[in-house]
Amino acid sequence: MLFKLAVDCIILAYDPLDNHLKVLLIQRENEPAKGHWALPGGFVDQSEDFAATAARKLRQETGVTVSYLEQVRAYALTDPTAGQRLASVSYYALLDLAHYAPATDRSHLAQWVPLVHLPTLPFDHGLKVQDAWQRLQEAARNQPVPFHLLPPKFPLNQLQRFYEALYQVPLDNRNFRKWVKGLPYIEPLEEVETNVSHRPSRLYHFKAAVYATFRQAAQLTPY
Amino acid sequence: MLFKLAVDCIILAYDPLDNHLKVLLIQRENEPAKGHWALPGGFVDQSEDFAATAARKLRQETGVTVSYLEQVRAYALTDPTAGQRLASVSYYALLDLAHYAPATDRSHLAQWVPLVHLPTLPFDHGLKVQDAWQRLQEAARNQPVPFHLLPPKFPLNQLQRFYEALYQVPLDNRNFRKWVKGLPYIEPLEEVETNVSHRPSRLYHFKAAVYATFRQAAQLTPY
DNA sequence: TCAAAAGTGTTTAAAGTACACCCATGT
DNA sequence: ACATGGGTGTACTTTAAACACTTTTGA
Repeated sequence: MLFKLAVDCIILAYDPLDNHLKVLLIQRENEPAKGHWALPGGFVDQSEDFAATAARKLRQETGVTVSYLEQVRAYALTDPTAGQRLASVSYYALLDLAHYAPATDRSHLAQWVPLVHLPTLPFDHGLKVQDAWQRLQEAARNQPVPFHLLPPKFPLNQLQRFYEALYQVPLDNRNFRKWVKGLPYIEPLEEVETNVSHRPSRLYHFKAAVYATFRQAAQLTPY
Repeated sequence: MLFKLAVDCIILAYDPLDNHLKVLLIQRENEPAKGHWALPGGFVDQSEDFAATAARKLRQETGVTVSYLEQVRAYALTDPTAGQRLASVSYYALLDLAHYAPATDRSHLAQWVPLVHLPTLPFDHGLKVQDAWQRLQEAARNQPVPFHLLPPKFPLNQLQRFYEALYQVPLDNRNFRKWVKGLPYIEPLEEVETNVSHRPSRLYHFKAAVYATFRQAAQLTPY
C-alpha cells in the first residue's frame, strides 16, 4: 500500500496591533477546494524530509522564511481518493510578523486570520490548526516560544499580551512583571519606545545563552 | 513521490517487581536486521488508519490488546531504499503488565526491557523509544497516565514508584502521600494487600468520572 | 524478636494571588 | 490639562520542601 505524503504548515504569528495570535491562510490555486482559504502545504518531494518540505512550501507559497519549525503530528486522510491513499504531516512555524514580507504578486492570496476567529476550513485543516495551537501552548511551558514571535526588542506588556493570547486568559500586570523580573534571561535595555502618545515603555530582550543554562538547572515537579 | 508507510509501536508497561518502566521488544523475523531485537510494527494496510494498524500489529506480533494508544510523531526514514521511500509513524501503548499474556508460541520472541537499560536498537528505534518516553512524561502532567499502567487496585507506594520511574527522580514519601490525599479521584478502598511479610498496604483505585470533572475545573498557570 | 515495607505531622520557605494608584509622554 | 497606556508594592494564601519515627504483618 503506497501513500502520497503531504505536509501542512500552520504558520503562526502574534499581531501586536490587535493582540491576536494569527495563522496564515492562502487561497488554494488547485482543486480540490480551489479558491478556498486553507493551510499552505504540498507533497513531499524526492529526497526531502518533512521539515525540508515544509520550509520549501513556506518559501514557495508565502515567500516567508521562518526561524522555527516543529512537527505537530501525522494524519491519515479521512476521505482517501479511491485507490490511492493520502497521509499528511503537519508542522507549525513561528514568525515575527515584522519579518513577513511576501512576494507582492502573491500577497493578495494570503491573509492572517486570528485563531479565535478561525472560519471553517476545507479538509481537516481546522483540526490541524487547533492541534498546532495546543502543541504550541505545551511547548511554551518548556521552550522559549515567545521570542520567536516577538521582535528582538519588546516591551514587557507586549510579552504579557502574547501570553494572554496564547492561553486565552487575562493576567495580572503587576504579578506578571514580578515574574519576569525573576527570569535572568529577559533583560531590560536602556532603550525605550518612541513616538507613542503616552509614557514610553522600556524595551527588553531575550538572552538565549542565559536561557540555556537556566533551563538546564530547572527541575520541573514531576506530578 | 510515493511512500511505504510503517507504524512502530512502543509498548510500555510498569514492572512493580523491579520498579522499572519497560518497553516490549520483539525479535525480528524478516530482513533487514533479522534476528535483532526491535520495536514491533509493520506497514499500514489498505483502508486502515495509523492507530488501527498499530493495534493490529500489537495483536499479531505480541498477542496484546492495549487500552491506550497515542501517536508520538512521524519520522522520515533516514536511509531510504533507493527509488522507494519509507516513512513511519510511531505510537506508544500503555499496558497493565498483569494483562500481558502473549500467545505461548511467540513469547520467546518478545522481552520486556527497562527504559533505563535500553540496548542499541536497529534503525532509529532507540530515538523513537526516547521520544515516546518524553511524550509520556508530558502526557502524564495532563492526563491520568498512571492508571493505564497500574492494576485497577494499587497501593500508594506503587503509584509513587511509578512516578519515580517515569521521571527518574526520587520522591519524598510523606509529601507524595499528602499530595494524593488531596486528589478526589484517587480513592482508598477497605481492602489491603495479603500475604506479604510486612505490614500490608491499603489499596486505592482511580475514579475516572471524578477525574473528568476535576480536570475541567483545574486551570493550569499559563507561564 | 526480627526484618521489611507501610504509614504518619510539623515547620519553614517559596510561589502565587489579589488589589489601586501615580507616571511619562503626545496632543 | 487631559487622555493613554506604562509602571510600581504589600499583605495574604497556597503550595512545596525538608525531615524521623512508629506500625503491622509474616517468618
